[in-house]
Amino acid sequence: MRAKRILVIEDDPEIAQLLQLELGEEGYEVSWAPSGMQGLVQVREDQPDLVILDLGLPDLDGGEVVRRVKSSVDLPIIVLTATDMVERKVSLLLDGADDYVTKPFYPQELLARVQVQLRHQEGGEILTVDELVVHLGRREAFFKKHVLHLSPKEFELLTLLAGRPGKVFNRSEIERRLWGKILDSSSNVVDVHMANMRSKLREAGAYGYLRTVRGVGYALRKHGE
Amino acid sequence: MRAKRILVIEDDPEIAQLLQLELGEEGYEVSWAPSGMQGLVQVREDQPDLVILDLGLPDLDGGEVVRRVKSSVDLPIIVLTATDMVERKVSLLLDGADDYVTKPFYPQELLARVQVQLRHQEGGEILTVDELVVHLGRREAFFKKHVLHLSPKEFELLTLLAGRPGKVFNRSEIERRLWGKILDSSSNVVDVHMANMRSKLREAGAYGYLRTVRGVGYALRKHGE
DNA sequence: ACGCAGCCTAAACGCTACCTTAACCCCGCT
DNA sequence: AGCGGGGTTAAGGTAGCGTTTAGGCTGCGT
Repeated sequence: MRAKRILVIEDDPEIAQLLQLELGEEGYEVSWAPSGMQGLVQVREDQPDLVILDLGLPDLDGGEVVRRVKSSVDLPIIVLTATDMVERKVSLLLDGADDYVTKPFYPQELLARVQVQLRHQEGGEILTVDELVVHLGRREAFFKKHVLHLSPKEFELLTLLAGRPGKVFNRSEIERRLWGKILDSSSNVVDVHMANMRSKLREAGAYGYLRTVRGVGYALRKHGE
Repeated sequence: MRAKRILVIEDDPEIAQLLQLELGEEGYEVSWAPSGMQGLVQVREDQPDLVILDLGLPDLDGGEVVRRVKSSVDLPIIVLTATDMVERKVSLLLDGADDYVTKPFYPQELLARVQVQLRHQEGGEILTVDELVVHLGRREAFFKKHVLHLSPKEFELLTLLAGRPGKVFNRSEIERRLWGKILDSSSNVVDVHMANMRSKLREAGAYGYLRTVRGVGYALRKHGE
């Protein structure tokens, strides 16, 4: 999955840098705007997935920023506030902010809140192996924008393998996960589904993903390995 | 629109009553469960739109409740907590809680947070998927200026699917949302309503919107995907 | 109170996509 | 060459879904 982008609107460079570090370590792409006006511009340009907004900006009122962002794009906004005044918080939430954190805050807590907000808009887990994308919520798999029309069993199989790319699953493991029991050893169902899936991947232009490990089982190979 | 239902899981009758009053005045239907176990039962029975959960229940751990609710239904949960310990908060958010409020709290603040959470799942009065428009307020659906004369069940079905375009809903999920319980597995009501809705969509010229996923359920497909 | 219309549901039937089996092939190893 | 393990393919059976019909319920108007 693409890294989530976060825009930090914050006039204090020190806090901005702290956030950039903390969020960066969690794998987010962080951009920074030092003023409200600049923030509004970058909301359009950076196309972030979430905005962290500090109150007490020199140029614009916080509520103003929240309203103007929300009216143009539907983005989660987390507000950082020094004040502990309840009315302020309430009016911000009503303006459209999705959450707030009072300074001083523990980076841990902010991170958790960021995750909650992002979870909201995802609506389902996505597994990615190079150009191969498995969208669990939609029950659809893609290779470079091509939809793979997988059967249920094929989809489950791919989901299993894509959950741990590179790992070799032996037959028993696969059978337990897909059939809930270990099948008769004379059965070659797994092989057949593999073969069918391979041909569908081939049609979409995806080669060499399904690796067979002789005498053991199968794995999903990341390319370039 | 139907009044939103809120389930309060809280062992202190005084606080429960306070919440019932405050929330009731804002037009919410409030139900109350005095223990964790009771709460889990009522989540199924009352079909609330949101849960307010107090920590420190006599029977179950808060995180336990959060996890068990979230694993069965996708509901916003706001946690009331007396502790000010950060780790506790963080772990709750990770368990799946959507927000928390520390006691003592201002009813005003809680109300604002309730509204924020409910706003999330409503997504507005109008749902749109390509040329398909679902007008919740009017209880009418349109396709390119054609009115679709949907029956109540059909309308609810479409509303459910259109709320999360692309997501595949399994039968249990659909049945819980539309009938409040999981129907006998021999029943094919869902299928029938789907079929009827399909033919109405067809009459209006809308093809290929209702995707059926074998062995799983149904989804509303965005065109061009 | 009666009849009507719209809706929900159960049941029956048909159909298709999917799963599985089984036969045959290929390849590498001993 | 023989063998074991996997690949591929085609054919049959079947679970799961689509569709239709009919019966019963509810709410409405007369």
